[in-house]
Amino acid sequence: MTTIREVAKRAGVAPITVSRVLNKTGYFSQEIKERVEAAAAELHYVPNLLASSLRSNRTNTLALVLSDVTNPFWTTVARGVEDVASADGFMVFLCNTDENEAKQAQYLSVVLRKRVDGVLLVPARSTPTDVQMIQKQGIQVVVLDRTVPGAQVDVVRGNSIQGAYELIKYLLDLGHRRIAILAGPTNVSTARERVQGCQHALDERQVPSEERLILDGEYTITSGYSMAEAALAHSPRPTALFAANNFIAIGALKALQDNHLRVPDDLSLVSFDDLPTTLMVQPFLTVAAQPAYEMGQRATALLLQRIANPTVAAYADVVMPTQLIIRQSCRALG
Amino acid sequence: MTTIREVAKRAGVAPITVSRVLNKTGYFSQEIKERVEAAAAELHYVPNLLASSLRSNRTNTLALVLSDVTNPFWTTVARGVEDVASADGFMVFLCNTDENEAKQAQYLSVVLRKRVDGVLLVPARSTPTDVQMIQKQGIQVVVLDRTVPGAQVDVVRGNSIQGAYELIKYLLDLGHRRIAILAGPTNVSTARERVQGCQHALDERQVPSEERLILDGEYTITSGYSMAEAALAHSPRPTALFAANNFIAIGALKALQDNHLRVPDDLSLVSFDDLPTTLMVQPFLTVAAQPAYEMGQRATALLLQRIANPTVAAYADVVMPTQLIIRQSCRALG
DNA sequence: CTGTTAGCGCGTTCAT
DNA sequence: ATGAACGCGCTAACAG
Repeated sequence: MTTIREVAKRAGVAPITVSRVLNKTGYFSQEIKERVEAAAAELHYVPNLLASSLRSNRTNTLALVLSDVTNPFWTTVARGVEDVASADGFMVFLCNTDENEAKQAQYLSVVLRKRVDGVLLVPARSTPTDVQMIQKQGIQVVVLDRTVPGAQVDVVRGNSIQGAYELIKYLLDLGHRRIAILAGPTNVSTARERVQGCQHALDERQVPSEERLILDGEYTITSGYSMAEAALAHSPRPTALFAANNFIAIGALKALQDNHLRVPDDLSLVSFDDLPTTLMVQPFLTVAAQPAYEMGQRATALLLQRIANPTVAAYADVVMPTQLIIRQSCRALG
Repeated sequence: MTTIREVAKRAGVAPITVSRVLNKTGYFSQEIKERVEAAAAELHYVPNLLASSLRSNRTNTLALVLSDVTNPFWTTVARGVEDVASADGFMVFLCNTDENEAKQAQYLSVVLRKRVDGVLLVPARSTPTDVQMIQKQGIQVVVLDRTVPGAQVDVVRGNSIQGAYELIKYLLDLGHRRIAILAGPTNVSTARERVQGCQHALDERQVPSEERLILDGEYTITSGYSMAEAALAHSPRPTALFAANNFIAIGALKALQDNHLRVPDDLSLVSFDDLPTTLMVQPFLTVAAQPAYEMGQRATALLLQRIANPTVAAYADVVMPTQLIIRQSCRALG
């Protein structure tokens, strides 16, 4: 393992000069530049970024802490993050928490010890302590997807209220009134806001509260399945289902299938979050799609900006619009 | 930022003692342990792993270099990698190369400078130079998914020959003889081996060479689309298509749809690699599925083992079996 | 434009 | 069972 000193000796200069040439910092003459580069090449010099980071307090490293890359939404976000980061010379640690607070705490702890320059956090819980803990270490954070009440932090998220509102409005326009809302976990802000968006649309049309069917669950396939079953057991049966995310929609779809109900003939279905359309031959679900890739990009750009200039005053709350994509999973009533 | 020295001072011990207590290395009394832990907690001490790594030459960090996490196969592999790594206290850098040699070289360069302990590499090209370059730096490598002729290295991959053989044999058993093979890029070993597996099955049934239709392309949707179109233009038209990976299958499916041909009624289709069944309401493609998650796990376990014990002699070539999953995309002929 | 000095925060090595 | 000295490889700060 050759060091900067050996390169310096061979080039006949001081180590700091090698550093300046290879990092393109400060001044150096053309002649010295060539000598240093030649020496580095001859010795197959590979700079040790650990030493560099220890000295400079910059690691050029980010951590992406999310629930599960296996969810296509997060996969896409991760790609957006990685693309922007790598374009700026930053590497990304991937951390799957499975919405588990202990796992998240474990990852954050390691990541802080590794002195990453910034953290992209999809918080597993709504308390501000995790965010504050990171900030207390002087490390930048951007929260992704969810709000964290009480935290002073940049947030990049999709517009859950708008997306849900538009989906329900679309169903109402088709003549549906008995719409079952298969919601996510109430301790996650997106789940609360999606219900809120639904309620707003129902309020506008003055659908009475007693006709509204709201089921709380998880953002999972199994939960979607059981919420759908519960909705179907209800009398009178709903004519349409709203799934609060892609996994709930899939679970609901399976439940409907197992009950020999066809979409949209027997029941209409809409969902928040799209499924990866590239993998589908015929996407048919009507959805409110979030710009997952752009969210990853935007959050990372914001984080890199904070890292480059930590004295920026105001915190941003970037709310990105969802897109209503109408396909074939709903039919008009009456 | 409190340092080990400040903790030591507060606990009334030497820095090295703090190190020993917190890392559980060497001996220390119960009393000292308590004093150190109390001091560390009071000062909110966060050890600096950069300094630690610089001294110890261990970063507890891996790099996962693959083409694109957005491909569900790689997403699943990545999850397997991450799970095994994190269970052992290792963090993982995610690197998307898009099969681009320049991007790969760029990532490897950075990753070596960051002194990762090991690299999981899905090589963008079949030459051994990349692998050798990593090894020359004293860094462990495990190659994933593909063989690298000429390199002395551990490999974990799926059994392409077997999977392709079984799919073609299945088609032949259904009475198909004019089977178009939509292959991947010939510079990737899996693509070559999948063709080889096909040929083997065709040889067994003595299908004459002139009846065999083999098209070379990329592992992408667009390539799958155009290869399928080319196959359809062939006369006599094939009765079945073999797609060398999931993306080719999707492209082929779209081409068939655009040509108003139905699967399996008008044409049968089989594919290497499964699509994420959890996201599908009704998976219908007959496939040879690779154990993606297990491949990630296995490769990581192997890498961690090498890191723990670099003197292991023989290199492993772990070939994991594919699974033939028969669904509804093929029909019997005649 | 180039160099000297010093030290980032740890753990290895050796001593007791 | 504990500690002293030293240095891992690099760059910030200051000279000149």
